[in-house]
Amino acid sequence: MAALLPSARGHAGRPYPGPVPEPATPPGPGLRLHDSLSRTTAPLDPVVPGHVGIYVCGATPQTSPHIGHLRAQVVYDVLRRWLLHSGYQVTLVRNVTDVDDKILTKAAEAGRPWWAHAYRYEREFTAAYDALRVLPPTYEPRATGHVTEMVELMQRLVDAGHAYAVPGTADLYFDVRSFAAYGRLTRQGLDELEPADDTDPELAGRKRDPRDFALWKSAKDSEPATASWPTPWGRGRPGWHLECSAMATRYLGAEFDVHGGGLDLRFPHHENEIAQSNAAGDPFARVWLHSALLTTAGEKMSKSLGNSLGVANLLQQVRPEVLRYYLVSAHYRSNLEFSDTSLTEAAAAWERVEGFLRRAGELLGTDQVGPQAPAGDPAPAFVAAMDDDLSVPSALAALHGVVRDGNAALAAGDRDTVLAAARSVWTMASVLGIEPAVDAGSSGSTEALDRLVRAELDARATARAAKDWATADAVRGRLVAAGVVIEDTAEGARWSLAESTSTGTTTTASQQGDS
RNA sequence: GGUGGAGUGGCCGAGAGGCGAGGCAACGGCCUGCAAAGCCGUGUACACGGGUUCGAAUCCCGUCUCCACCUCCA
Repeated sequence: MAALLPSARGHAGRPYPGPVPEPATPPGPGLRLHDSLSRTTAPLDPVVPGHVGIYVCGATPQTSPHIGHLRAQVVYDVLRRWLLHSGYQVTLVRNVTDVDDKILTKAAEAGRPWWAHAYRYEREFTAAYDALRVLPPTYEPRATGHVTEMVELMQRLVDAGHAYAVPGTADLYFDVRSFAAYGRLTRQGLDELEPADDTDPELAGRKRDPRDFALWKSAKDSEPATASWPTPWGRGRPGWHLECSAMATRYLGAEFDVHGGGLDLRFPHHENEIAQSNAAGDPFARVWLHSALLTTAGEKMSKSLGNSLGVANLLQQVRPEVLRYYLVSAHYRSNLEFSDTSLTEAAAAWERVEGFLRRAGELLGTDQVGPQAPAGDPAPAFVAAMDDDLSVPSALAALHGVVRDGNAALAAGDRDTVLAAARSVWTMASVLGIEPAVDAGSSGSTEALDRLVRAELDARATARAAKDWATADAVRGRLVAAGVVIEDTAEGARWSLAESTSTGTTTTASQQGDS
């Protein structure tokens, strides 16, 4: 493999920013990941023992995020959480491609500056990530802030004979014929590739080969002057692929552990990243991860579907934990087919977990079971599943097994078993990011609602004590009609608001009534 | 045309040569005044046709269908 690479030019890359602390407990050899490049599943072998550097391709903020975008980020978030749980330090870098053709076009259409357009949607992406509990990246570099690094990389490529400038312009292309390993990731022969769409007469003749891709694009008169930066070859703006190579090495070094992104980015984006970085002498990513796509009606989600599958819209229908449960419920390398039915089923499955945790918390106290409580040990099957290339579906099966045992213990009044099960479930759920949200605290309106419902429940309890079933059921009927779900427990009736999939009611207030 | 991937029970979705992941739904039972929740039980599914094997959903050959990428895309 090394023979395919041009000789290194002594570029040392950059060290990790800041000191790399010793891991508290040396992580075991556990995690095995499937590398898309070698097509093998192998134990993770970090450049810096105990520390994992991850680069994930982030958003190009042209439009609002849809769940497909979120799926990919949730996948890498689960990876990150599992690594953290396993005792690794993790540096996760996710870029924002804040200038590109479409951003310029759409901003012009919308009549606002391109950076305002990009930032507006960047904020939407951030909000969506936050809502889905995707942990903030360690660093979130924007392309426009890293032109210096890009120029450096281009210079190295030009010096090495792998890139050329078109005379009289600032157009810089990567010379694919100069890099023998081109196509290694997607196993495509250069000559088998569909001829690039080079019908643009302006481009004809400029490129040495139709497959040569742009590293840098000359500024055009039709584009805002603010969307160009100076380089030794003239003013212009970066090509998409160049940005990621430059930013990944800037923050993670010339060689780093994991590069992730959506399956649709394999070609040309990741292929080109590899070409640029390797040709420049950087070893680049050790492992390539590709998350499969979310589909609708059997087809890839596209922006033309409108925003019905926009994250903001979906969160009107279902709570974030449920959406995340759904996204995580299929293996990351499997396509996931979106439908309302699937979402409903995910809600039911998640509520099973949530229900157990809630009941356990009510029995033992939320200081014993909850975000502040000591962590439990994940089920061994859960650990094995996660270590096996993040087999979340199997891990969820293990989690549900503990939930079932916990529910049985709950019925049997076996507090020790309930405690152990609940803490284990909480820990496993946290790794997946689907643990129940902590109560946001009661607002005035929920307190008022609680008083009203309790009054009704008291009336029902009185009727039940008198075996006046008709009255008791009438009370319950009224509450149910109002969207209040009643559960009778040994300690009395408890109530919660029904999950709505149409009205946007996602309140989860639940209170123990007495009777 | 090239390169990958997929077709699993009513649904979602794992697995990957023998022992039926898990969830949802359904049915039966327990519990319960009833209901809800929970627990127990019930499923003989792996696109089709051949083949290998004591044994195949899992391996091989062929066929069909679908998807992704080769253009911006998580």
